[in-house]
Amino acid sequence: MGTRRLTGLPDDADLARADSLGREIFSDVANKWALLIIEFLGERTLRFSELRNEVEGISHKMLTQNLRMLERNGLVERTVYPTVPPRVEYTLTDPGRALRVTIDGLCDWTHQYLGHIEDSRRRFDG
Amino acid sequence: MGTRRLTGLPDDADLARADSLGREIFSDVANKWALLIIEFLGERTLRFSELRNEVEGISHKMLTQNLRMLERNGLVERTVYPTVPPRVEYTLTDPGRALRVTIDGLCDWTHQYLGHIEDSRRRFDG
DNA sequence: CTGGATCCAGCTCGATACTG
DNA sequence: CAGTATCGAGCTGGATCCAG
Repeated sequence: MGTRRLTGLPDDADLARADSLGREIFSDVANKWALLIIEFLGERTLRFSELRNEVEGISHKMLTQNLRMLERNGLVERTVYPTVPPRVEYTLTDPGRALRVTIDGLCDWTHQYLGHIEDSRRRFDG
Repeated sequence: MGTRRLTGLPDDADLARADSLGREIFSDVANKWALLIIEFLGERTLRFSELRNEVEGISHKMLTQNLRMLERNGLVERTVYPTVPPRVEYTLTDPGRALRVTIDGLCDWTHQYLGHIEDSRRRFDG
């Protein structure tokens, strides 16, 4: 393994690693709260408490937990103002904003097919 | 409520309903397995057992469960061939294919920012 | 205000066994 | 082969309390 490194092309080990990492990232990101946080953050900068209000239904714990995860993955930037009481602001990074574009697509899709889906459900349930 | 129905514009009740339904759909769709199933289904038609093999790591139960949900929402069409042993094929509907486009975007994003994210994680963890 | 830690009820999910 | 049902371990997530 690693013998093809010289060619500049990824070898099998690299591909395997990228695959498992990709799967991991996919799992991180493909969850309701993470997507909603990124969507609501949008182009704005929001404080913890503001996000808490915007993302309806999210608990204190889920918000911190997801914000840490997003920060760790470099999708969200966290800036702390050492005042009292503390003020912490969250904003999307470039990768975060790029991801938001696809989430926008998901939201548009939901809106566009709302009727179809509602009909389909009625048919299926009845 | 409903008094604005005559104008053809949605009234508050409609908006509230659309909102909660949208949230519900979002919750259905924004989960790892559903997204992976749709992505793997792509333009192809696959049998249950084929999907089981393609979507690595998914359990029998999760696959059936998600397929039912996707069928109920009209994203996946299920056709049963009354042979023995039974043959069941799954294929994306138009809404499903439309959704797949945005999921493709998500996959592209993951691939594109893999390096950024890996770096960010190292920085965060260390 | 932000956020870490703990507790535990409830749900998720995998394993297994069973039907047509 | 495809699908349902059941059971139980384990994780999730909400509530609560405490700290900086």
